[in-house]
Amino acid sequence: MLKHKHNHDECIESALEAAQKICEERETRFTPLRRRVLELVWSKHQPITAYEVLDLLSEGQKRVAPPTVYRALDFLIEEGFVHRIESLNAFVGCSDPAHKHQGHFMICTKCSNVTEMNEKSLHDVIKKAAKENGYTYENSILEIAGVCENCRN
Amino acid sequence: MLKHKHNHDECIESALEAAQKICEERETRFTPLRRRVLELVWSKHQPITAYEVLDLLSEGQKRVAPPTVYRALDFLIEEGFVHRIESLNAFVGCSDPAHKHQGHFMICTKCSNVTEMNEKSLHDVIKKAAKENGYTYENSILEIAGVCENCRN
DNA sequence: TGATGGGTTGATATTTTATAACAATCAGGG
DNA sequence: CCCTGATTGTTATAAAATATCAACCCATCA
Repeated sequence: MLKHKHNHDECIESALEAAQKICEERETRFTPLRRRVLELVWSKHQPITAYEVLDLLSEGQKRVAPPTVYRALDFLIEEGFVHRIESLNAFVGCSDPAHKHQGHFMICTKCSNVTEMNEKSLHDVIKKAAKENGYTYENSILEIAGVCENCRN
Repeated sequence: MLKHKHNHDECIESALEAAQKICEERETRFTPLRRRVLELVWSKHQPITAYEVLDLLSEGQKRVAPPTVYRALDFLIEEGFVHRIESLNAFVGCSDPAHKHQGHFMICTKCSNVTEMNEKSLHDVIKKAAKENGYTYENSILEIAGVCENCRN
């Protein structure tokens, strides 16, 4: 699940390429700004806040304003390239952008690393719970806090 | 699951009494302010924001400052009398304050009503998922958005 | 060609949500 | 009564997000 010491540049690059390709298919616009914001979100393997993205984006140029970042993030979330972690007010790159989905996450309370769980069984259980409570399912957020394998050792 | 047209005053009253009793047992201080804030949280069956509580609390007296409300809410959450809904930045009274637990919620996207799910099976599945991903479980938030039975009709 | 219109980005201001820091007050034990 | 720690009051500020309108880009089409 965790890939240690992977080549992170490669990992970013492939996320950007995937996004590019998906946007071409969907005929949505993967503009330079949106591309850059996605790159910055991926620049950490931890969740990143909108204002951290803003600071990075502003380096070496006139400071950009919050809406610039939020609008780009909205687009990326809409397309499913980025997930928002509600409990942290922060954002992470999606590990499986090809299939639009709600993210379910494990968050390490020591190192802040996030693991996205794309497990159908979990998703099914949640949908079932909704149904049993009389609700028509729309979407869900699941954020589990705990200590990851790495940090326990 | 939904109780329509229940006597809401009664419902508030019993929440307050339960809290009172639990605080006595735990020897924590259920002060007038904390009691009043809990009462206000329960005054809606929908999630209420901190600043809505603040406004209600300020009625007919000198306006209170945000920390007053946030501190009271922190206490109530700590004691398990109130849950925070992350996806709404809002708060709801806990339906089962006797047992400290993490809240799992259904949120109606039409009427904003919230249903707390205290289902052990769901909780177990979530814990299991954490374990399978190599995490030591600490706590979790689950917030399912959908349309409730009432609003579908 | 250049007018038009939708989508995107820029810019300014403001709102909403939450916390830091320190002073005043209160409640209970010695 | 005085001390101590917890609680509440007060002022200021930080952090997160959005509203609004102007400028720009660019594809289309009259």
